[in-house]
Amino acid sequence: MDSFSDRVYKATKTIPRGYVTTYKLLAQSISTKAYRAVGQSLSKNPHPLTIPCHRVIRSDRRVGGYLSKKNSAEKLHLLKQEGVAFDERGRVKTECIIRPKKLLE
DNA sequence: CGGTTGACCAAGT
DNA sequence: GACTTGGCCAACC
Repeated sequence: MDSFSDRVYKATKTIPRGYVTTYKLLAQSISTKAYRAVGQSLSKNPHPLTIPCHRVIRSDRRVGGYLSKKNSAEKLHLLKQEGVAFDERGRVKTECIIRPKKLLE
C-alpha cells in the first residue's frame, strides 16, 4: 500500500539510531507539505513497535508529543537511551537532527 | 461534500 | 522570551 501514511512510516524507519528528524523534514522527504497530517498519521500509529516515532520531533527542536500530547516524557527518555543529546530546556541538539532520505517512486 | 481536529509551522504582536 | 493568528493538508464525523 502506498498511501500517505505508509510513506510516513517508511521514511520514519530510515532514521538511524541516535538521530532524529523533524515533522517538516519528514514531510519534505515524502514530497508533501502536510506536516500536520504526518503527525496525525503517527498518532494513529498502526505499527507501534515497528515504527520509531520517538525519533520524530518538531522543527523548533522541541520533542513535541508522543502517544498524545501528554506523554512527551517517555519520548524524551527513549531518545536519551538512543544517545540523542538535549540541552537543559529539553531541546534536541541540532547536530542530532538529520534529513531522511527521499523516497523516490 | 463541508466542518472540525491535530504528535505542526511561520510570522506577527 | 511568550502568546496569538492564519495557514497548511490529511483523516474523521
